[in-house]
Amino acid sequence: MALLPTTAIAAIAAFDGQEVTLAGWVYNKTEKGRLIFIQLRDGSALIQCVVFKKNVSDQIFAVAQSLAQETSCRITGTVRADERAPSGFELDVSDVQVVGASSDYPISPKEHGVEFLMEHRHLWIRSSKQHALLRIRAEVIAAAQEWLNAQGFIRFDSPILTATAAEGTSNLFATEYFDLGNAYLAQTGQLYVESGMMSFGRVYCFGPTFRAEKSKTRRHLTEFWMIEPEVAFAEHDDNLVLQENFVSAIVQRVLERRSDDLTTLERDITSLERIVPPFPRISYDEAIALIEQHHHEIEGCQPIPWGEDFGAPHETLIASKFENQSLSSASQVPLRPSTCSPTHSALKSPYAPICLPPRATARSSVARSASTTRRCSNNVSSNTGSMSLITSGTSICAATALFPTAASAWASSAPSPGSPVPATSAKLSPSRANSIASTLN
RNA sequence: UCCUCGAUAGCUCAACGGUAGAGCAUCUGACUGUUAAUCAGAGGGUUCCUGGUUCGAAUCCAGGUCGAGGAGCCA
Repeated sequence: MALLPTTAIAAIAAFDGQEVTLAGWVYNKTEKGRLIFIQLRDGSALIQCVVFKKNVSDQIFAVAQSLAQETSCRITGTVRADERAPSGFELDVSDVQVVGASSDYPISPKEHGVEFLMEHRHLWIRSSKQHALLRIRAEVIAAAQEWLNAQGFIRFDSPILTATAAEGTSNLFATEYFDLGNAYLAQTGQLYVESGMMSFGRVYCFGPTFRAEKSKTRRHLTEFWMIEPEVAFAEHDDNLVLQENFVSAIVQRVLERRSDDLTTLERDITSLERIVPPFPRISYDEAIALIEQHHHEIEGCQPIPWGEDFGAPHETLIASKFENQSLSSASQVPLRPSTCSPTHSALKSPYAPICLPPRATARSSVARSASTTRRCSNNVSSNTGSMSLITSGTSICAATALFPTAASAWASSAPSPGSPVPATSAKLSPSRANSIASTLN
């Protein structure tokens, strides 16, 4: 027995020859004299509903004629396989009932600019490409969690409101916390997860994260969702193996289960199919040498002295040298002092960006021992491996970098129906996401 | 914060010193196989704002507002 009273269009093939009642929204309508074609959308799929004037009463035909784009309605008819129907099946309509009328729907089937669409984001997500993006995003999230669960990790949620900045380097959103002073929207769950790791061995947190920085790059966002695994007794190389398998598992699962959506997005999947472990790895020294030799190939890419950090063009360059392989991982990079123990030289803490060709990069991996034990007031002398995978609707990092137009689904916050959300200067716009998508294709 | 680009009909754009235009959308009519239908007709404008140059400004100049792309910051 069905859990829900309506028949999902996606399951329509099982009802061939039967009469069903579908509930959904009018995606498009074409009239042709005594014949009306209605594309009905219920969120699961589209189906073509055909209204023949001779098969219905004048009143029902008039109702069908009156349907506007995005009118919500119930349509009853007989399911029929037909090669002329876009999905292979169509509904021979016997009854149409309007549930909620629609008028002046702003998004026509024709082209629109990004700015306009962003102002109607709550309606934009009804369109096919946005559907594909959000389905892929959901698949990435599910794949990430299920893979970690299967490896023995336990999800360990961390607070959203925190007392202080975790790493002291980012601006945070402050809010009054009762009469106890300021609290801040979470920057990271890292400190809590490190404690959890000492308790469970393998843990991860996954939740919204906030940075009050008006950044305007493809890797910096006001808010995003981040998954942060921590594992005890893992060395740097163990961590890299974990990351490579993690990212690959997510990519391969999306390829397997969401190929239709990737097709909708016109995504070239050949670069995704190559993402399988093990990834090529180069050392920091090799990366510096590579940049020294090839920096002129990318505009704005200058050689950097040993010990300095990579910029965006450097990572782009490094990744481009491994284009025929899945990923490259520059390991043993002596950087990121802010995340390393003050008792350690910053130049001894390994750090490994995963460079996804040709442009994206996933941040990851600061192994630290002294800092962790000190913070946790615990004498376990373990190395820990950590990595961050950002699965934001707006992020293009890590897995979503592989499906970059997923970034355009949400800009920064969920809109309330009927009230367009003001754009913020720090969001990742769909056009930017799409431009990233085009460069990745 | 810095650099670059942009703002004209509901939407996407053209006109680049001389009458404000097209396609789509909307409305009216025709059509039994459309699927971004097609055909015929109609309505639709504070050319972002303020000031300047000019006989004349959507167009050129200055300032401002808003938006987009890039850099840095980082995850």
